Parts: sequence; C-alpha cells; structure tokens
Amino acid sequence: MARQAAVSPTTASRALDPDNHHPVSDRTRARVLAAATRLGYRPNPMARALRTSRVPTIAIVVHDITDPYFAEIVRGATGAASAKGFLTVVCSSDRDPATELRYVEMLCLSRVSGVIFAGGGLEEARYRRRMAEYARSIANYGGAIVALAPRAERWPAELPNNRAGARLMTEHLLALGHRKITMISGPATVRTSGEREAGYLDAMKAAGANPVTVRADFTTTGAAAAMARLLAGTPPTAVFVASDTMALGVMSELRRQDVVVPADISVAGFDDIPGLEFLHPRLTTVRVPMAELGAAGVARLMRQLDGGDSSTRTQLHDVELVLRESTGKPRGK
Amino acid sequence: MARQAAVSPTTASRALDPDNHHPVSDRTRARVLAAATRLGYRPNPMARALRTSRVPTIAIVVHDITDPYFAEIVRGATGAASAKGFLTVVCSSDRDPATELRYVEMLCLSRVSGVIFAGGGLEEARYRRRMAEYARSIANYGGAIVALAPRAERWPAELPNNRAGARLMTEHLLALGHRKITMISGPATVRTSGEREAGYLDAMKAAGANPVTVRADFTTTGAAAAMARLLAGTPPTAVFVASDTMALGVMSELRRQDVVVPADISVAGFDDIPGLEFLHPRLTTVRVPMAELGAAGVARLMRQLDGGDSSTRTQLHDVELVLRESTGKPRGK
DNA sequence: ATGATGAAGGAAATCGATTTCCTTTCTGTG
DNA sequence: CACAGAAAGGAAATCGATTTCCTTCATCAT
Repeated sequence: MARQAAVSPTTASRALDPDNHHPVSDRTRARVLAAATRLGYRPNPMARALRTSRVPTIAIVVHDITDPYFAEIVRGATGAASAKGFLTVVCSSDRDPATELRYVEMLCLSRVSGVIFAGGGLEEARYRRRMAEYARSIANYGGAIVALAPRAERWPAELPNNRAGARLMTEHLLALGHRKITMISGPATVRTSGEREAGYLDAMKAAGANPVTVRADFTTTGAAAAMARLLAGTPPTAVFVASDTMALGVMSELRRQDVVVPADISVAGFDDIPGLEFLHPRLTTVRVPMAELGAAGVARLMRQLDGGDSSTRTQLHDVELVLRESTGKPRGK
Repeated sequence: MARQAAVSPTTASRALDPDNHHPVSDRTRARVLAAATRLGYRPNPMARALRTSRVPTIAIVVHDITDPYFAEIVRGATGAASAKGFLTVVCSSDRDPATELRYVEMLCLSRVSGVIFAGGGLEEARYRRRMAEYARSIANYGGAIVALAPRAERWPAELPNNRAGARLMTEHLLALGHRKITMISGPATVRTSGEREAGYLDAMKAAGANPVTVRADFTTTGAAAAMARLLAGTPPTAVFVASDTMALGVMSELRRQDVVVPADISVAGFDDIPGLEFLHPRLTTVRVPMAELGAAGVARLMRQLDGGDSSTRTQLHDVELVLRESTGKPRGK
C-alpha cells in the first residue's frame, strides 16, 4: 500500500490517474509519485477491475489461429495491445458457431475491455440474435467492439479494401490477355468473398468479358474440389481464387493433375499470407496488411474506450497487387 | 445477487463450491442451486479473482504466433483451457528477450493462474535472473508454470521426445543407404535442436557413420544460408534439418540452385507443421503432437492448481516418423 | 464584512465474491 | 441428565483499488 509511504488513501489514486482532471496540487502529486516509484508500486489490476468493471485485456476472436491470415492479425493486435498495457486473449472458434458463442459469453462474463472479431459472422438467426445480446451486454459495461471483416452487424470496422483489390487483380489478368477468367469464390454467406467477387465483376464488366463464378467452401480442400470440377469441363485460362488459403488447394489440385502454372492456367490469390514464397510457382496475390489491421483494430478500441470515437464508421485499408510467378500470358499470346 | 433469492450470503458461496468440503445440508444446497439457475446466476470472475488472487486465465508465451508450430500448440491449449472455463492470453515475444520479460511481468501483475512457456529459454544471465524472479512471484501467489520446450529452469515440462525422433529419422536415412548425412542444427544455445542433434549422433555412431553438424540460425533464412554454404563445398547425399521451418529454407535454396530433391539430395525435417502438403516434393519429417502438447500443458497446469501434482518431472510425448517424398535412396543405389 | 465559489484532500461506501470467526442446534456418550 | 463435539449456517472482515460525498480553507465579488 503506497498510501503509508505517501500521506493519503484517496489522493494517491487521484495523483496516479494518468489523464487526471482531479484537483491535486503539484506538490502533493510529486510526493505521491516519488513514494510510488520508491516502493515500486503497481496498482492491482484485479482490484481496479472490480471497481471499474473492466479488465485491462482485449480479446480477439478468430476462426482458426493456425490460419496464417489470422495469426498475422493476432500478431499485430497483441503488439499494439501490450504497448498500451493490455493483455490479449485469443479465442479460436474453429469455425464452430457454438464455440464462438461460448467464448463470447466467457468474454462478457470476464468483462474484457474490448473484443475484436477478426473473422466474419454467420447468417444464422440464432447466432445473430445471441451475438446481438452479447454485444449489448458488452456495451453495457463499457466494453468496445471492433470488426476486421465485413459483417451484418453495424459495428465499428477496420477492413481491407476487398473490392478494389479484386478489381486490381482482375485487371492484371485481363491485361495479360486473359478473357476466360473464372473466380473461385466462397459461399454466398461469406461477405469477404462476396466483396471480392464484386470487385471481380466490376473489372470483368468494364472489360466486356464474361464473368464466371463458382462457389466453394472457404477452405483449402473446398477450393481444390472446385478446381477439380473446373478441370473436368472446359477450363478457363486463369482462375482468381478468393483467398490464398483456397489458392493453396487450387495449386495442389493443378499439380496433381499435371497442369502447369502459369503456362496452362494462371492462378491468382488474395491476402498474401506468409509462407507463400515456398510455394512453386510463387503465388501472385493481393497483399492485405494483416498485422496493420490487427493493430488498427486495437487502436480503434482504445479510442472508443477513451470515450473519443463512438462512430460505427468502416475504415478501409489499402491493399496492393503482388505480382509473382503464378500468373502469365495465356497460351499463344 | 443470488443471495436474495436463496437465503444466505455465505452459504451460497459454499453451496456453489464445486469440490465442496463445507458443511452444507443437501436441502440447502438444492435450494441455492435452484435459485442460481433460476436467476441465471454467474459468479463475477473479477470479484472472486480479487479475493483468491488469481484470475481464471492462463497465458501461453510463444516466440512467434505466426509460426505454425506455435500456432498449433496455442490451438491445443486454448481448446483445453476453455473446456475448463479458462481464457487463454497469448504473448508473442517475437524472439525478443526484453519483450518476453515485459509480457511475463504483465502476467505476474495480472495474476494469471498459469503460464505455459511454449518456446525455449535464453542462456543470458540477466534474462535467467529476472525470469527466476518472476517464476518465484508466480509461485508465491499460487500460480503454476509449465514448459513445453527444454529449458535450463527446472519447471514441470511436457516435451516431445526430440532425441528419439531424431534417432528414428537418422536411422531412416541410413536405411535408405545414405552415409554422408549432415545435420543442419540450430545455435548451441537452443536446447531443442541440441536434443535433436544428440539423437542424430546416437544413430550415426551406432551405424559407424561419420556425423557432420553445421549450425545455423533457428530460422528459415538461417537454414537457407547454411544450405548454400554446404552446396559450395562437397555436399552430402542427405541433410537432416532440425525443424520444418528451417527445412523450408533448405528446400527453397535447393530449388534455387536447381538441386533436385530427393534425387540429388534427400531432405528431412522435424515437427510436421501443417501446410507441408503444399510443398513439393512433400517433406519427410517427424511428427510432433503440437496440439496435444498444448493441451497436456494445460492439463498439467490444472493439476498443479488443484494442488495435486507438484512434481517438476518432465513428461515425454511420443513422436512419429512421417515418410513422404523428400527422402529417397542416394544416387546409384 | 459576508456570503459565494472553487480548489484540495480526507472518510467512508463500493465493487462481489471468499473466508474467518462465531453462534446455534443437534447427536451421542458417560 | 449433562456435556463434549460435530454440523449447519450467519455476521462481518477482507481483497485493493475507485468514487462519492463531505469538510476545510482561501479567494473574490458585492
């Protein structure tokens, strides 16, 4: 108890308040500060949590922590959070809505200061209803929420510019001379792939090309299966895959069937997850600033907690074309 | 306050105690339980934390969350922890000792119930001293510690059987007919690679073959550089790399120099990180049950917290050879 | 001179459980 | 029948800050 050393019980708290707007004279504050450093005093987070009804930790809920996309986001978020003295709990739902809801319930209960949803939501009624309930409860005790993927809920969001990126990539493919470009996208309920699809359509229409979209599971194996179906018919000269994780499956299937990339078919991905440099040919993709998104999410959270920013505005983050080896001119051009 | 509904202030706490050894009559307990469920009562974790001086969360400190090896461990740990009603905070030190120490200090302060060290420690005096201090402080408030990698500190540990796995892999290479097998290992201060080296030496000596070990940074690029040096001299017919992450660098360098795997050189890794199936040729490696390690770490923690297990014994986990395409007979055999 | 205003800081309530003492009521035994 | 000892449960302290009320002065305007 730093109190003994200093003089006062209450005053210590006031003097130690970082953004203080309490009447404390400079002389007193100096005395308290001196005593505090002398004693190596650190306020007990649990005690203060009980009073303020918020623990100084933020949570980040992801679909799968082993997915490099989410791992990068988590890395960015933990760094930013710890710089602010916050711990980061990660909740990996393994894509199970029930698991995710269980986590969010625990988070509410524990009164974490903020929750970052790195993955998209679900279009299921029960899920949506319970999530809304939890969100209300979090807002109630003064917690904040931020989304890093497009969602039905109107939460503050920090998103990659999916549509612009997809347009850019499609234009790249068109510029190489491709006309038959098909997009391997996710299920209609996944908004991220939906936005990327929109960008693809923008570019195809602008070029007067005929867009073809096939839907697959938003996973590696789902995309591999879709690619196999494509190969069974008359395959396009280029495929644009909605995410790198899916592109991995596509490349794998192509190799299995001895289709040469990019000579026979060009392949483009989205995200630029780490590790792509070990794939051969190296994947052309759109770089999403994942760590930056994580950090931006934390920053947004902090602004909300400080009472400043209360808008539910969506902040877009620029993405960038990364040209590597998996795309090339179509045969005979 | 479930108290109103029931009858008593104290008694509720006793009745709700899971492993109760308090004098509470069955009738009373039933009444309290009924009231609790009726009101949907959940004890406030922060209040109980203040009293018991431990929050129901565990921490896992890793070198790099984007490394699939650690990501898998985290996945295993979070699953096991949440099943016990614990949240998991992850601390990614990015291999910086100062960052790691800062995290551990925050963890002590927050009074997390347990800390799992997924990565190895450092051999630096200052680091060791401060870490010992924090460990003492954690033990002081009743927290637990578990290591998932070999460490100088004598903490309870759940480890993969690195030595046996390395012996197995080396024997596999020998059985294929290789004699010139060199091991690309980590720095001498990294105990994990040290143990794997020992297993390699065991097998080489037993076979009367001449062991050659080269040291590299315990990273992808470090291993790539080491492989480049090896190719500059008279290269071996097989290389055994201390980890899959490093093997990625080795494979990349070999491809860059147009060395064909396994025809020209066989390559073996260690860990069996996910994503290896997209490498070509697919990497032969030793499977370490990473998620299982994470879960075992949590289980060990729980046993310590329950006051049962207080041994600092090291529990070894079996590893398993995974034969794929990157190893084959040496030329001309 | 006097009341109004505001700055500085202390006393005590509060956050919501857990835990330590008790007190009361049985039960069994000499 | 009296009394020891156990069983059941309540009152109050505790954990360590934060926050709400006050009280006390000093300053200023009327």
